[in-house]
Amino acid sequence: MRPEGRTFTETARRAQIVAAAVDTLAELGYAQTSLARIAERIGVSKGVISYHFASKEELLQAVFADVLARAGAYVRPRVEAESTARGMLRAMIESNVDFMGEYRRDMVALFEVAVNTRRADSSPNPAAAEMSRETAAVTTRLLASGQAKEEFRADFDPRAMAMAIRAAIDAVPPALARDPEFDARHYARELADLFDVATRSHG
Amino acid sequence: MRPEGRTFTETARRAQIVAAAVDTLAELGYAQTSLARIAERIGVSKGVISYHFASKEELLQAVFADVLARAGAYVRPRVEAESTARGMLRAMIESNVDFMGEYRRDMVALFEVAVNTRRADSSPNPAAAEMSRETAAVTTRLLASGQAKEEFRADFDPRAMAMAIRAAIDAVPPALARDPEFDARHYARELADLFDVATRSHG
Amino acid sequence: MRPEGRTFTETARRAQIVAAAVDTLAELGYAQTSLARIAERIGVSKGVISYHFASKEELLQAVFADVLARAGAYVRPRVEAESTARGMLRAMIESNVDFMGEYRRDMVALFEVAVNTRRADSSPNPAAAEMSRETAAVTTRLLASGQAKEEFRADFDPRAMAMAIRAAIDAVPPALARDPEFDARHYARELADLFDVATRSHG
Amino acid sequence: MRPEGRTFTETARRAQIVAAAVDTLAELGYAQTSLARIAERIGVSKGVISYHFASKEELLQAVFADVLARAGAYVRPRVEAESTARGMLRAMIESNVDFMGEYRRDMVALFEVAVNTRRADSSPNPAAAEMSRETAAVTTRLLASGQAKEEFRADFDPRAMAMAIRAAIDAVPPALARDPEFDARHYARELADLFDVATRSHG
DNA sequence: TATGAATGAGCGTTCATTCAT
DNA sequence: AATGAATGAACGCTCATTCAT
Repeated sequence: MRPEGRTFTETARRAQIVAAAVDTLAELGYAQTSLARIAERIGVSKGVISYHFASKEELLQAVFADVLARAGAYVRPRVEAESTARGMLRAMIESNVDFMGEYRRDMVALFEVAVNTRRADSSPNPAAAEMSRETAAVTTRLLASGQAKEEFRADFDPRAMAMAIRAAIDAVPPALARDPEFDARHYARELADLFDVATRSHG
Repeated sequence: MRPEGRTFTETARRAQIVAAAVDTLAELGYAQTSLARIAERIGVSKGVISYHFASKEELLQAVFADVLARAGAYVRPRVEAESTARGMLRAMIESNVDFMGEYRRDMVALFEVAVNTRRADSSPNPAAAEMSRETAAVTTRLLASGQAKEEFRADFDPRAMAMAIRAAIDAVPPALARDPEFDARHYARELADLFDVATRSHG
Repeated sequence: MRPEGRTFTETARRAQIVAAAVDTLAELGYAQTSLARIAERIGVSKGVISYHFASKEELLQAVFADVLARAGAYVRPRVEAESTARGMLRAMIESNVDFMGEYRRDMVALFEVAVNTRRADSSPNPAAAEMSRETAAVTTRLLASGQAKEEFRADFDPRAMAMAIRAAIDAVPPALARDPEFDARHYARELADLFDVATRSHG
Repeated sequence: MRPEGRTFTETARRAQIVAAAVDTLAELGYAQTSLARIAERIGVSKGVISYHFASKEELLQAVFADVLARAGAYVRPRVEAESTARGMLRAMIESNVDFMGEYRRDMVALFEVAVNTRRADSSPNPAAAEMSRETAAVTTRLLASGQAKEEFRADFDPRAMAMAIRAAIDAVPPALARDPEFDARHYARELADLFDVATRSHG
């Protein structure tokens, strides 16, 4: 489980630093998240972070990958338990939103990193773009296969539909940030219904 | 047209600075957008910006307000030209996305400001939250009135539907940032169809 | 009365600027006194000050000279009305402190300028040093003449005594700044008594 | 000796920075004393100062406290060695002025800080006001106790007398700044005599 | 006379990073 | 494996001064 070449202590420290970074990003936002602030939260010196991560960017990529992995671990089995495209679509929407409702700060942190990190040449963060592309592709494939099986109506563009679905899901972290009372479960059900109506075959 | 108490030169400079800020935000992102970088783009000293704007925050709010006003001026007449709720919903979706397609960098800049500016206490930017709330409220009202007129089916929550619609629209700026080839007009039509199917009365 | 080569308007403007500088120095202290702040108080642009005073330093010297001149005009006739050295010493002490009590903000401003302005080479402000030397010299002469006339005891150093007297007087502005309730008149009488006892001939 | 939680290096660096700040204040005055100038004197980057002191204000307070502590350590034992009020008054005056003569630049620096630092609301520096109040109170008590013991004449106000004494002492740093030849020891003796005459019982 | 506009230097502060110990 | 110390660049901002109008 533990990456090759890393001692147990090292792995634990990295995880602790990533967790502190997540908390800091969620609470203060990207612009206020400095290595000093993260180190302070753990109670160690800044040097510790530099020791375990070659750069701030590497740490933020680790945050990104960590949250993403946990989201995937939550969502994937729930989707794979379904047999129909319709069921899978519903499971994907609901489990995604449910994860966001449960791991709110992780999602806010993911969002901050995704939006703000750029490459040296200022082009958008490739990891974030890659994630967007990847999740869009998975959703697009699911929709296209549902069309092929005639579970879904044929007259929508699966890529546009996938993008709308992802967007509706990704609206949850900012909604939670804005309104702590936001009812993620209710929104999850409504969204699943909405896209069920929007995609299913006529008749 | 020009705000009272401002000279012609001042108005022009402010507009030039706001435009340069928009370009910088769109190209480099919020975190890399400094007064020095904006001034450099115009070819003036950074003191000029401080002379015209009391603080960086004031400039960013001006960027925000400026883009928002232009978006509203684009969208509003197109929505008001429609007589049915169904037509208005389609007009709102299409004109929003069309504006984003045409004024891509402005939207990217708006997005950067909205996501990144916080109050001193790190709570989210009130202007951005206010804008979200406002646009959500307008859309919710449109949907509810369509339900009342039985143009739309009664069994969806207008607030959740409104949030999904806004999210699908707001996904355009990052999509444009990610992929310069993104076809906004096509997406606009698909989105209008999608939510038409998702909202209209049965039968 | 009006300096040669200056129009009436010019003289009035200069006086107005000096007065605003005095107020600003008294209220905010030297470090917070900028040309912008002074101009704002009058309701004119900064340029006006630059137009009437070649530099900030020139303005501050004008403040210095202005307050000094008024203090002299207050003190001198009161001292000259006395015929004995003892009476003159008492009159000098009392009238100085009384002036400070009455024109409190002017004295605070004078003090701020005296302490803070330096020449380009960072040596102390020559005008302030000159004023110190001048007032010390006047007081020293008064004491020495009193000793010559045997009104005062012979066994004190008139220069040290003069310095102590000036210091006790100059302590009033900061006392007023510190404690608005400070009773300058009472202090004036006590001081006059004190130095009367300290200087007068035995027997 | 060294404050808990501070390494040897840290303590040494802080002391070095405080010393450099004292020198800069003494030579250039408050307004020209910047962190850059202080750092330059030591030959380090200004980041070093920020590393050891959270703010410029904290550094100036440290300067203030440091000089004050040394002055107290010099004066206190000399006063406490005396048994009569008259002896204590003389010891207080002489030891204060002697300290100032010996640690001239420290006193000038103390003076610059005391006069110039203000709170955010522009009200006078509380530490300096507190020091003034404290030293005035100590002197007032000494005078009152001398009156009670009938060593001193009863017909002067101890608070006014204390203020005059403090003022005569505090005139030394500017006198030294103005005139490097100023003979502090001579002034100390004269001052002690002066106030001995001014305070002692008749007959 | 006065203004609005701009400059350029300097300020205190924050930060990611480096490195000897 | 971690720390304390330091660097140097960048930041937003303030300021005295200059100057065309």
